Amino acid sequence: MTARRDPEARRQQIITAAVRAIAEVGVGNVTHRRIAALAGVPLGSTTYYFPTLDDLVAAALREATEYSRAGLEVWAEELTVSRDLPATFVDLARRYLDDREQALLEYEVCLAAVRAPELRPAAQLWIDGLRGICARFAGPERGFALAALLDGFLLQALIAEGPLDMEGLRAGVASLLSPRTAEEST
Amino acid sequence: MTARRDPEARRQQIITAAVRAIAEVGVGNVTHRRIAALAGVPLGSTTYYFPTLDDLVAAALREATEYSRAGLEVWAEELTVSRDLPATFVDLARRYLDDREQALLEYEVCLAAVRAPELRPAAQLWIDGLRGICARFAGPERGFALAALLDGFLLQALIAEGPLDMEGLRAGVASLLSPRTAEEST
Amino acid sequence: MTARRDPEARRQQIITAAVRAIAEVGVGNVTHRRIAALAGVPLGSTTYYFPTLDDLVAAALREATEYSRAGLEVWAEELTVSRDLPATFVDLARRYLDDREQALLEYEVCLAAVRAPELRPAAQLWIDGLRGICARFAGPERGFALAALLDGFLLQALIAEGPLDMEGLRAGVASLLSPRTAEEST
Amino acid sequence: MTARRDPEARRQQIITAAVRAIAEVGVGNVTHRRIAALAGVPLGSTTYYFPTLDDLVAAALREATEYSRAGLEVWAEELTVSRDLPATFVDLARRYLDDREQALLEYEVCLAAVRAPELRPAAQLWIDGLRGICARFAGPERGFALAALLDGFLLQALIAEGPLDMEGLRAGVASLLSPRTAEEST
DNA sequence: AATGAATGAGGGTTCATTCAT
DNA sequence: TATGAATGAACCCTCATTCAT
Repeated sequence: MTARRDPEARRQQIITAAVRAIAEVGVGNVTHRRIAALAGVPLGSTTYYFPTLDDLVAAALREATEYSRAGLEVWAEELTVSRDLPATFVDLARRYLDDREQALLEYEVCLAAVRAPELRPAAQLWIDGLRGICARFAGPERGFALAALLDGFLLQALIAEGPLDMEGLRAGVASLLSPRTAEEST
Repeated sequence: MTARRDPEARRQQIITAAVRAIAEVGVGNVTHRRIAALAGVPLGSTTYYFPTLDDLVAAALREATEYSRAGLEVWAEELTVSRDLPATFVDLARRYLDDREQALLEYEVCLAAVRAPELRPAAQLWIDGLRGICARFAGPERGFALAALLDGFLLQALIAEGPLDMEGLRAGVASLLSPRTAEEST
Repeated sequence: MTARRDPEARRQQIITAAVRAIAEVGVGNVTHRRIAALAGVPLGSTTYYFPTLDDLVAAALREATEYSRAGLEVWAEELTVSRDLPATFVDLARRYLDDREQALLEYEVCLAAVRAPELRPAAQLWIDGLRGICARFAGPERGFALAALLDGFLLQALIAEGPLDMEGLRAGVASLLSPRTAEEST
Repeated sequence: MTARRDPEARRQQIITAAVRAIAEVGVGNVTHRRIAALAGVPLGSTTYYFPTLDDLVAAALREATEYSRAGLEVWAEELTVSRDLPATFVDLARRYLDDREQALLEYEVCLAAVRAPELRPAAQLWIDGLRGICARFAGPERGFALAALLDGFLLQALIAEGPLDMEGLRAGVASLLSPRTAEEST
């Protein structure tokens, strides 16, 4: 049948399915079969385009992370025109969590990166992007902490059962955005 | 051979091995066989004491998380007598990372909890403990953010390749510990 | 704890549980654990009283078959006072099927006996009993066939989905009970 | 090694082996390994072609039953040209028992069908076929009983140790084939 | 170039049986 | 005597991967 006459498209199709599969069941539970079924391609395709399942997973994680990073451009835009930075940060975080699947993937990447060094650049992509933006609005020194604060909040939010403490987040962000007081520089 | 006749000890032995196994290869890659080998017990033991691998993993994660939480008591003590809170926080974080295996486990728990609701209480244990301590030193409002900041930092540290920006962390912590400025309350 | 001080009773208790277990899941699916649980005795008891699972199963099947055979005494009584033998046979068959579990066991025994010669005497118990009764009412020559007819009917009834052809059964029984016609002896 | 490239043949090969395996050790004792070994195919093949062992067993039982049913066509032919129906019936029964393995399978199917409703149609195939033939020669009313008689005889013959009472069978068959007497219709 | 049949290693789990207690 | 802890063989099944087609 040799379905599509477009190798690149099929390759992408498989990656996309892999991303969804990972989001659904986690890195440790994806299989060739699941991905192939999700993508609607023959089983053989998956190994034809990717030598190894690990390779395919890695490609998927890179894809996911790139998508996340791309989302940061919206953050940059909105923050640039914002007149209430803390509120905007909080709002962006909230909306980020709306796509739970995507947010989850971000942490899958991080965890996978711990044991798979070749994934570290991908994992770093999001963090670096976030830091870059934070640094732009909180200054080079505070940017690092602001990024960590947001990252920690997002992770905690993913496993939290009840409502989130958005006010606590806002307060923290505000604090890191405000001009430093005398003591701190000591 | 029917070895040792001490069920409770053997149970604990298996859990301990499971914790180590998870730290080594991750939640998604532990197997009965690996755990049994690590514990030095026959394969059958693992299923004799735990109906299911999932049960065993859950027990192990709970164990790991409890251990982490217990470690927070040291934090409380040191912070109580500290004369430079930010520096002490930074120092505690650094030492926390020294036991990379343990730190890693903490995030395994979090990620696993996302898909396994029965693990959420365990995952929450660490976060709640950390928040409690932070609240004690940063006040109820800032405590939430301080905990998120630390958590985010630790996660990022785990996958970072180069040296850590301890100064950035210190600055952030200091900022959240310092009395708030006028603007922030807006 | 050494529960009962009555080994014989406990032995019987286990056999009874085994009979029920076999009726529930079939000879091929009984386990020590299931029987022990059903009997409410410790796992060890089952192997303490019976060297082997096969031995226990055999004992249970013998028990079941003995029970069936005992039931035939009722047949004898009712048939003796019956004024409509075919109708009584049909009625007895119908009532026999009421205890589906027991009827099923009878065929478990037969099938098991095919491969386990030591069970043949047990399996034969029912058939011989049935034949004896049939011979009493249909004569020595026709008794054999009457027993086969009833046995075949009961087996078919066990797996039939819809209503049973009781009238067909009655006609057959009547035919075998009636004095033979001239032709038949040819 | 990836042997033969003929899926349909291999599928059939596995079913055939399963039939033999069941005949040898019974439904409750067949395993993937045994079937694979008997078929001379790798273990993985069995699960590749049949999602579940139960599925494979069901397929095998259907096959066996279909084979039995096909054998009934010989019965029909021989009976049609017979000048001594009872003797022919007896002869057919005797020859049926010659293939003990096949006869046994028939009862395996019946017993399995009791607990596995999806097997009932298969089990019914043989019974319905037998009834159809019997009805053709004994009339619609007596056919049911004749089929039951034969079925019961065959089952009893399978577990009988000594010689079979062929004369008893003949007498019974003859009786059911003969025109009914006055009494019977009462 | 593309596919699905084929394979075997390995995983989770069950369980008869043994045996220290 | 009686028990439940302990064991390891064997089970069913999944799957990455290979490869004939």
